[in-house]
Amino acid sequence: MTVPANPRAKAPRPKTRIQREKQDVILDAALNVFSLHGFRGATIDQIAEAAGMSKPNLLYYFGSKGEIHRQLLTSMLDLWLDPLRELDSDGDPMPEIRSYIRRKLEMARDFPRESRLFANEMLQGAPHAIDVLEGELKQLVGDKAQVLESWMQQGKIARTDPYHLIFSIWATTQHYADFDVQVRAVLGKDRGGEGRFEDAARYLEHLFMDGLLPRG
Amino acid sequence: MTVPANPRAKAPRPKTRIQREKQDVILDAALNVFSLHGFRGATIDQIAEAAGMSKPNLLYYFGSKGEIHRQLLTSMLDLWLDPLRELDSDGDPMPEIRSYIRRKLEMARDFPRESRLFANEMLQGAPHAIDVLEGELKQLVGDKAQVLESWMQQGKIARTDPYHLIFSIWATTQHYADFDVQVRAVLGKDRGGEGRFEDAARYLEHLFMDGLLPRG
DNA sequence: CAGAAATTTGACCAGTTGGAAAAAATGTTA
DNA sequence: TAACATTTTTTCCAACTGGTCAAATTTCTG
Repeated sequence: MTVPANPRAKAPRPKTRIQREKQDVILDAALNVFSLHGFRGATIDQIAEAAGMSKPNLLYYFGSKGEIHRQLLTSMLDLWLDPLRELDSDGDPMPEIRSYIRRKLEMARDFPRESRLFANEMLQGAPHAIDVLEGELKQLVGDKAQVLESWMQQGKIARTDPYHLIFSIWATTQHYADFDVQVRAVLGKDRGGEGRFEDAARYLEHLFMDGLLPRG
Repeated sequence: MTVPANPRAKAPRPKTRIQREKQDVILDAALNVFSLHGFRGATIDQIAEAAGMSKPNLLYYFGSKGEIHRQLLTSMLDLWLDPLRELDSDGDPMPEIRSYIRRKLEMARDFPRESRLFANEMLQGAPHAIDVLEGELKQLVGDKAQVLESWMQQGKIARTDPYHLIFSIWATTQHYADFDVQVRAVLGKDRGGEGRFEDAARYLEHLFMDGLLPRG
């Protein structure tokens, strides 16, 4: 019984150059399609065409549509949580929060497709990511909420709900990726250009910082 | 040549009782399915089953899948803009903004499916709603942004970017509908119950009001 | 370069999809 | 209740879907 040619078979034969290259191309193409149409709305043919190859050829590298989606989703979830992980309990509270917001907004600017992939998954009830949400994510947010709370107790930031604070940072920053069409349409030609992210950064800093300055 | 039975045919024969009832049932079922799977991900069979009828029977009331979606989207867009329309330039600035936020949050709570339908449309680049975005919506937001700006000039609210202020209200409130799974997962059993909307209301009021109090 | 391994292609398949057509059943009204 | 209009069901179809398979081609390695 010879080892099957399919690179995803058991015996983990080292990947060839072509395998690495093509898999990257496929994942990139799939990210385009999935982020735009969601899992069910995306077709293998679409992804294959975007990747510049035939459908059977694509399926030579990834055994199924679900497999591509899974890989995309897990690597994205990891990337997505990085900014929050970096929130440092030993740092200065206000600058820490400020740069968390900045990092999240940069993610929305630099990885809009990943943001939309995530949003699609959420809209569908997170069928593939619910375990991560209830496990890793819940844990991480719980930890950081405690950090925020300790800052509040020390009077370093205003007293507020740490969970909803995190939600509102997520919501406001990801909005610029997920609802990009709307943002552009409303701002129009004049203000909808690349400068919109800097405007958003300025605005959000103002919004959160003034709301969080310790009072009294 | 007799008038065709199909209720969508030209000669606008008055709708029967059954037509009104069934169309409502279909639209409700379609809202469930479209909001969960997006346009491409939804199937007529799914909608028909959710509506408790056969596919050809459903197609007797709506000529095509796209027709249902169009109708759903237009009536939703109208509902969706209502709260902003009500923002009254003659009212007291702070209470006006406060109740705008409250109304938007109530919409997220009471019409989560509509919110998700809208979000799906945005994620896909608004293929069916782009005209509304660039027309009615842009106009409306432009008007209200001017109202906000006049309030700023009168020193009634803090100086900030009125467009991004509106965006951030949209983002934070709709988040509780669109990312509901995530919100629940993170808050857990104890805090993820029905009370989460009141918590959110309190938090958002705090966030925006303190950020908007006139300084000086 | 020869042979082996890896890659690509074309033909194919069974299940699903949106939708059409006509017959059958049901409802409405004179 | 008979005639008519409306509604529902049954049957069907062509296009599309995710995926398989063997053959042909290309790339790698000794």
